[in-house]
Amino acid sequence: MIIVLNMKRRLTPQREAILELIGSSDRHWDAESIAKMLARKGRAIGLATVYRGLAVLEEEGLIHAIQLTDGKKRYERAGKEHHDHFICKLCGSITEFSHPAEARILEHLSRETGAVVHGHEFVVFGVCASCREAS
Amino acid sequence: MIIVLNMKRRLTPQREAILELIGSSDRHWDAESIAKMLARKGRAIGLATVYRGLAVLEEEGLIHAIQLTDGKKRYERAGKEHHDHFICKLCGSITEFSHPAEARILEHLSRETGAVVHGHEFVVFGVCASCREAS
DNA sequence: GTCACTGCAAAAAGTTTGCACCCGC
DNA sequence: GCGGGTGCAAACTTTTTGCAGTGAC
Repeated sequence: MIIVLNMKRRLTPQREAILELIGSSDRHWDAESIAKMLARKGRAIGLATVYRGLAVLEEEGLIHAIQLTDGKKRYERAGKEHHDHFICKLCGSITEFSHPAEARILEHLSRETGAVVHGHEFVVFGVCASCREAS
Repeated sequence: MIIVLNMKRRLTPQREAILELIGSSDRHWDAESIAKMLARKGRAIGLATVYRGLAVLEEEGLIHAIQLTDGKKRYERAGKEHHDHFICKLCGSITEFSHPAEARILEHLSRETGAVVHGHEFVVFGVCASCREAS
């Protein structure tokens, strides 16, 4: 069940379906997977609408975008505490992690350079434990 | 002047031109900028050849690829000590930085999860000092 | 009735691939 | 002369845009 207040833009049925999908899982969704999954659930939405919906939902802070090392943008539910991503090169799985030292790095950067930091993305790649065992 | 030994693939004049361009600057080049710059220098190379050349040079470890938050891949000269990137949202400038705590984060991740870390990318975005002053 | 939203199809932007030709070894 | 390299054009992938139609308020 989703309750959203104070949106500048409308929460249409399509956008609600997208939000529901992303918000109720811990997956990292790309636009096409969303369109396909909704279609499979009998709730097909035009791909362009998915892209536009994702942009709106992100603007509203209801979902969070990440850019991994492949071309495509992924979206995850907002409201998690900040975290980074580890991607397994073999199975493609995405694991989240975080470390307190990260905040200190950003503070240090800001203090040294005078820049204002708005956001960051820390993507680590390698081979996950289960793929390592399997090989 | 470039001296390269022990390449598995050939260092053709085209590849040498690309390597020379990237290797002699501290810029972060995308494929099209390379093609345009070489053309401007009277050394035009087909865009597909640039892409293929970049892939070969990266395989050989002669250049280093980074994926920022926009779609395109950038390349920088190899052999620098490891560093991360700060991108100014306003002027698009890319600044390099590094912090010793980063290594500790990766060690910690590896120890906790059992994953093998091959690489990582830490991209920070915000507004750089000079854009901040200018506005 | 207006204005935002949708869906389709077309266009962009970045990258890859197919193919004929060419060149170095 | 073989295998790798080049250049062009065509294909592909992800994302954006134009536009006519639709529906909410």
